[in-house]
Amino acid sequence: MEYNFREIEANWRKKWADDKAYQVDNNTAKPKYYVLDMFPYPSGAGLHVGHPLGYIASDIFARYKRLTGFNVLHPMGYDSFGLPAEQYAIQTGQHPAVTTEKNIARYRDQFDKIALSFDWSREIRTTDPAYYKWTQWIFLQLFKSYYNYQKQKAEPITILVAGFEKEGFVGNDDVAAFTKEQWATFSEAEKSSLLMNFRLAYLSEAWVNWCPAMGTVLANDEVKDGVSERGGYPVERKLMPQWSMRITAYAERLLNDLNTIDWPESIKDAQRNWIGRSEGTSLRFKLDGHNESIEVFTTRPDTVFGVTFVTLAPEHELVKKITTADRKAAVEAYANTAKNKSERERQAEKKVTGEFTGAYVIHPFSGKKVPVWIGEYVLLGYGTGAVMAVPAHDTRDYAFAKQFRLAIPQVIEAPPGWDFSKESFDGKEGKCINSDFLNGLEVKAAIKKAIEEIEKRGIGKGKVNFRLRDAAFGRQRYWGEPIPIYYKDGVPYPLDEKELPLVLPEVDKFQPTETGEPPLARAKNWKYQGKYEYEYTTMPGWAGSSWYYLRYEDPNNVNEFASKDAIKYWENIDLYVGGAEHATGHLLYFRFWTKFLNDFRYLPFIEPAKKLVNQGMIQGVSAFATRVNPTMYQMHGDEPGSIWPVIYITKEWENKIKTEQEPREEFIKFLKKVVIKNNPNANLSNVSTARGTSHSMFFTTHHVPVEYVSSDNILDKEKFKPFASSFFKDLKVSIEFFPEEEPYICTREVEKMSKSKWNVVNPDDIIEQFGADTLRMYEMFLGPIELSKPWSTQGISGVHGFLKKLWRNFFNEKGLALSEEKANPQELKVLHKTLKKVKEDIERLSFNTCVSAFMICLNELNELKCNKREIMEPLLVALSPFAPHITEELWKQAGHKDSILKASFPIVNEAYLVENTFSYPVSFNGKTRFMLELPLTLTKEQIEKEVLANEATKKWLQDSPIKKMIIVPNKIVNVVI
RNA sequence: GCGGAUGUGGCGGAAUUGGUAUACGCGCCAGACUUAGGAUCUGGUGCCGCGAGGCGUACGGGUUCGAGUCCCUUCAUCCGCACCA
Repeated sequence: MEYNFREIEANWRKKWADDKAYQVDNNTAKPKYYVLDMFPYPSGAGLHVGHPLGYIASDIFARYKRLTGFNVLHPMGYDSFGLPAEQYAIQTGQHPAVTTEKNIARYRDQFDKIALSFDWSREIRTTDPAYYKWTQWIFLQLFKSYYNYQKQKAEPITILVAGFEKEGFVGNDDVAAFTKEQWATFSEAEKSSLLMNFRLAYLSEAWVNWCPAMGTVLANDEVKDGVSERGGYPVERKLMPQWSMRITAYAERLLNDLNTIDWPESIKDAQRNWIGRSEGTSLRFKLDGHNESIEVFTTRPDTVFGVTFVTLAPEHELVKKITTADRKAAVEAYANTAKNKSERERQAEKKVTGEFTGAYVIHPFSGKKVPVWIGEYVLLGYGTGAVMAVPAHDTRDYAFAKQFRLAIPQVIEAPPGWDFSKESFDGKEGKCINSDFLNGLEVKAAIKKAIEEIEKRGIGKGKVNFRLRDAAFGRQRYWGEPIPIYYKDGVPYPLDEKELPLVLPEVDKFQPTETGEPPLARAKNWKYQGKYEYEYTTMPGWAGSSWYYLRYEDPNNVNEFASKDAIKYWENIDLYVGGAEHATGHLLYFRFWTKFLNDFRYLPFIEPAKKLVNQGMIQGVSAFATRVNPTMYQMHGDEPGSIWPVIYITKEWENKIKTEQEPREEFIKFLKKVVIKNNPNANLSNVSTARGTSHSMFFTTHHVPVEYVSSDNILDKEKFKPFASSFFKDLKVSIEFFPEEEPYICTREVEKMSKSKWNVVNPDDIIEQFGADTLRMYEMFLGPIELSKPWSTQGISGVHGFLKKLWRNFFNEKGLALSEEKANPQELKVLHKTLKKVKEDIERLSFNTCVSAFMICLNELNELKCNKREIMEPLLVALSPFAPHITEELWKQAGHKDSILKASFPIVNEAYLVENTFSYPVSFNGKTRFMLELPLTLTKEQIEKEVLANEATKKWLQDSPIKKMIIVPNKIVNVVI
């Protein structure tokens, strides 16, 4: 009987679906285990071979856990709100819901083909009103809460309001103090906007990352190098009313609790970095001639005597007020150019720029006048938007001072020989000098002392600052969750919980309105109670994904986002698998929402995922071809109907043509030839390479679909031609190759797999050719899951061969041929050695070594000519998480009525594994002279005796100058002369 | 610049606490069976050397009887953050 994987896999796929084999129940006495994959955005391209890597790994683990007696929650769903479907809708008018539905069907089909053991009865979609009802509900909870910093937890805002009514407010950085009498006189609108300073979900005028090309606001982590992460459009800064989430309130907890979870150090570090806690102090510099003062934040109050100027961010509110008349023009001009620069331009510019405001502040300790400057290097969003500049001990201040020739007095003792005319000394070690009451103190002690002094004088106080910013929450898009807010007289009010979900309305078009309002403004008759405008922005992509793991626990609950019982049973995620690219996005936000829900006791845990594993990316190997652009040469007779030759040229020749005369002439000759070939009436004297001396700009290198290129990089010219022609829609072209007769060699490069790069390998093709079991095992065999690597099918035959061999172990020409003979110790040892290795390796998620272990095992069993039931059956069970179809089939063939899914992972019997001997290396003068095979159980004295009894040793010892042997059981035999 | 990770044959990668480096797979070489094979099976395969032997885990040091593994220096590659005061 042949190993007919196509038939076997199709049969079992159907059987498992019919039996609902993977459905799990919330009510069971079994212990729980929660294995979750990050749910995907269902893109139009479907899955490529890179996607399943994490899914297969988590699936293997889930299956393994089931075999070891756990009730395993292993669900899947779709993060189905998102930009591509919307952009497609803008282009084609097709409703994003339709696109999404279609893509989901495709994903589902692919998931099933790979035999991922998801409980589909728990599937969720973020676009489902029954789901986003609860996303909106959580938004309302956040809106109705504030953060109590004393208690370090969120509380209902009604508590805060009650406090205002009773005692007023003492004031903080953002809100001025007011009395209870004043509070009572505030209008509805005033109260509303005041409370926005406290709510965890709030509306405010904010500088946002505005992307004009997409017509939307982006979060900081959606902007990379000044352009949008998706699409790469330029992003600029803009002040506008904006919904935000006060994630900064949780900064301290998000940081501290990282220590309680088993996540990759790189992710934790990225989050620590992103949160960016720094301890320091605020300090006020009184303005000379004004009542106001400038507040700065510094981590180095020890260097306060080295301050020679103060720098404000160009957008700082005090700038206008303090600038002197003579400096006004220059300062305004500078502030304006700075404001209009995009983030990208600001970053690209390495030049030090700034302007003097004409104003001075009084140094709080020395009483000297210190000039106030503005400079781009100071960011409005961090600290107070103002810095005290200590050029001698801060690189940036140093550069600024050099540029504008400001004094650079030294106040920390630098190492001997330090040249302050070249660079600043930023080190946090050394003694204070020229610093009045700080003189002689070490930096650390000086910081402490300085803060004490600052606080004593009431000019500032010790403070912790975070780099983390509040997260923008509104998007000017259609395809997202509506924000459940309506406006009455311009004041935002929340919907009542009973009115949820606020369903996404239909619109006629998906682009912004002519007046620049979001698409939702197009919705007809979409008004709260028929008269009040709803909020037109929708929630960002991360909203639905910030709590989805909870919904799987109780997916059909209409009364709660999940029942208390379900949450109590399933708790948080035990193993979470997904890409590292979400380090400072999703992985931070879903921790934030978990903590928030915990504050209100909806959850009994403070972190969403105990353990996180990042699977590496599987990259594609792209192929490239270089063509000569038709603009490189002139061709007369280009009247309608003429055919332009588009010439593809190999890298080798491209370089030659650029540098050498002779090849160029040869190329022109060729060019004329193909012109005439395509246009017999062309005037050859008018054909020549044109323009300038540099020809490099006339070459274009572009991706070639990998399926047109052989493994040794040779392009299939005939298949390629229609593809290449498609670049020239309006121009009649003929695709030519130079040199003509030789094979065209493409260049290769490893990149991210993506449709636009034409390097996608579809898992369906692999499954068709080798089967899903082979695909699963091969993807695991490629290497450790967390490693990124280019996809290559080299080696897939080895894994496929293993499965075929396994199949043959069960069958001979006559049919099933399992031996019922009792296994001997040797065979048992092979089995149990493998079981032990596999068990341990699965538990530490080292699946590639598991696959190796199975191969070794089968090789050894074949060497022993063993096909005994007693050995093969446990092996099948252990293998079943990796290759579910073939093991299920063989299990049935071996005579089992029940599915292998119901089996138990075999128990490892260590008794079979006892090693009888240990190799003791005997070393002498640092070199191993020989290995002694000795029983393991020997004591030190016995080993000494054995060593001396051994004939070879004895002989060698006689000739050697050894006087003494040092013996450590199980380790080593040392000899000393 | 800061932070993190990685560096082992022709290739993907093993080596769990320091203990015979290169398991397993691919590729390659030879052979067997075949009309044939992109089927199957057997053997070989780090480098230098005829050989004994020597050299080998990015480079250079160190600790140790013994280092891929621990420590220090340098280099390379990848990832994240980046005027964060």
